[in-house]
Amino acid sequence: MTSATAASSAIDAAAARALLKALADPLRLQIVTCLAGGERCVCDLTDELDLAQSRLSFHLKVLKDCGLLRDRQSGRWVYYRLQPDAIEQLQSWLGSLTSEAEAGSRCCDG
Amino acid sequence: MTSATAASSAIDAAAARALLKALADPLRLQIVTCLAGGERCVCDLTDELDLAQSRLSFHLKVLKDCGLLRDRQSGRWVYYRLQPDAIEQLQSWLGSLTSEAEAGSRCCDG
DNA sequence: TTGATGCATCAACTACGGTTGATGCAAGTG
DNA sequence: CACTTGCATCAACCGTAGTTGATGCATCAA
Repeated sequence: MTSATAASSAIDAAAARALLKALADPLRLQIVTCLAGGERCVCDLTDELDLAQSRLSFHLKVLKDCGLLRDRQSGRWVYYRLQPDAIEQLQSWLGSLTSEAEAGSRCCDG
Repeated sequence: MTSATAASSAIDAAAARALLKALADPLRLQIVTCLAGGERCVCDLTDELDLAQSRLSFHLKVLKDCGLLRDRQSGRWVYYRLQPDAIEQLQSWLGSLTSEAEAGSRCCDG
């Protein structure tokens, strides 16, 4: 049993890797940090982060695809919002890594 | 104040990204999972994971450089061991991401 | 000392992720 | 309707991370 902070649902290794990979990119981390301050539309983000629009759009898609971001359309604008659940799930998944260590489990799952 | 599980020392964004990147690789994650079962020498790992020695050595270096692994030499063998602290630090760093979100901080730090 | 073993490191190659500028499309405005 | 704006997507390019096989360097055995 995991004693870590309860995330709404458990994720598998593949989902965890997608989250890790998404957050490992400097620019994407900047985007996430920015959106931690609240919802923003793409044009605001291009402005605040001083990015080419296609470049930002590419990274937003990566973040959205792994569940870190949600989007919502309103008129001509698309608003992106951080999904804290995803981060919490990653946290508890990381916890399961070390808890296995303490349990002295077998190697490499097989 | 972070209410998360106390890690021995806080890490910065660069260190966190290094950890994220290191864990995002499938093979490295396999290695970490394997070492969660306890300390192993390189030749055991090449055997159990069925890897070319240079390939394994490359990834072990990445994992060691970001603090996820520690090594120790004994005779001809080098033993690698998981450093759970690193994962705990990453966990609490992730926690700081979402806690900022709840505090409604400003965007993009600047 | 000679030879074998365990591991790190190197150079060359490959593959994939990220960037850039162009294009497409939907939603508004006049 | 024609035109503009906001965003996604595409193809071509580029850089870096990862792979591979070879080489080097310790440590131990004979």
